[in-house]
Amino acid sequence: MKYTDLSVSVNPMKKTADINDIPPARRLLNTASRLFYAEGIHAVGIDRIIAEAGVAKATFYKHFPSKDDLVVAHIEEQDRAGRAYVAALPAQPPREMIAAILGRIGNAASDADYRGCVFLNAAAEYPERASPVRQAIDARRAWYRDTLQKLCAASGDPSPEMTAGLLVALSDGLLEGGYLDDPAKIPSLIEAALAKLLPNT
Amino acid sequence: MKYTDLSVSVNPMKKTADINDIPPARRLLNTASRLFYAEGIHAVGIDRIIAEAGVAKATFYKHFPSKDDLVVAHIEEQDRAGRAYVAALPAQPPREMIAAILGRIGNAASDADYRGCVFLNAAAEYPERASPVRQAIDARRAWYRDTLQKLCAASGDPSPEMTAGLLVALSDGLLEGGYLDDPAKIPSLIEAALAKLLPNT
DNA sequence: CAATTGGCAGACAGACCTGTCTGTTCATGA
DNA sequence: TCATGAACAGACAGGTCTGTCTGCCAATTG
Repeated sequence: MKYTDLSVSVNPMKKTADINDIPPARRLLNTASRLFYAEGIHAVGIDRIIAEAGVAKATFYKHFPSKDDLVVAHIEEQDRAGRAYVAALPAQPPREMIAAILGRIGNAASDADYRGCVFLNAAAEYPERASPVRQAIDARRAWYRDTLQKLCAASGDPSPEMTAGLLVALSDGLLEGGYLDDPAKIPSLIEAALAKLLPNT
Repeated sequence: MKYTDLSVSVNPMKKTADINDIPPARRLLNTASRLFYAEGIHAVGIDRIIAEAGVAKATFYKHFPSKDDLVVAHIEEQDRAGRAYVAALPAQPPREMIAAILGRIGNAASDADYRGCVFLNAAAEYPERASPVRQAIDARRAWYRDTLQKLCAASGDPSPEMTAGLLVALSDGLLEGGYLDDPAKIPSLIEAALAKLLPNT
């Protein structure tokens, strides 16, 4: 699973105004992330990705040994974005921290192109628990659960593991509800859920 | 969307002991449901389904005009199973009714072949909101939400719509958690969630 | 008995899939 | 100036996809 390092995003302020100055591996990953999320992973072929990214096929297979490697890179990219969001939150009490983290769900669901949770959608297409894709998803979920559990513990919750489990389930459910039902209702549902699940302030 | 009527399941007590006595349309749907759920919809081709069902290709296309019709039949079949489960529940107070309905999640997740929510998994593969598949999923979700909301109202909940929304999100999230995380934790999470979300007994 | 019906078997078309390979162009650096 | 490496364009192989079609067989029905 070795491919071109993509952990550093392209800084648009660099004098790479020309789209073609963005390196091919980055262009491929950006295009793939967009298409995979919008249409599903199995539904999008390599030919489509390289065409929209403007990259030759041989170049693609040089940077990503297989399509699955690209999928894993896509999952890890989205995972990085989520962790960066949390890392960038201003310091605040645990309960407000949790509310801010959950609040991201409402923001995401309000997007016109919102199509549910990247990780749940991908997991639906990868039944093999041992597959690299599923392992990347597991790593994401473990981090998310752990982050919430630590915050619960810090807030004085007597059963942080249970509460974190409920918050994870709520997050998953609201992410899917924002896709399949009415996204506009998500924020008030989050508010109501936090009021009932977290120890009173 | 007209195909052979499948609303009546085959009664195994009928003297159709020979597997081949089960009508082809039913054999196809049973096989497709199993494969679609286990491996994903786009990942399973018609050739595979007809081979495992022991049905000729022409016969398949006689009963189901296209693969999507089969997918819709699969979704509707699972929807029927869920509604039948609720309809068969013994009469009991609203709160116990809700607990029994949510309890089905724990039962399902404990199955060794459990692979998450049929409807959420399918929705992940069908981005078009107007597609027949998504419409069948919408109908299912509307019924589920409505069922819970009526029970909440009957239990004297002052805001049944909000509570039902939370219960739907919880259901979705626990169904996914039972797939991706630890299924054994689902029952206690359900219990804890009901204690916190429903008005005290 | 004869005709109809329903299902089986499998070839076929045309598109798309992943992944490999050949050969060309172009920029950079020795 | 020339060599190297990266990316481009695109053919190709081998397989799978959906959906159509032809032909055969067996059971049922008039």
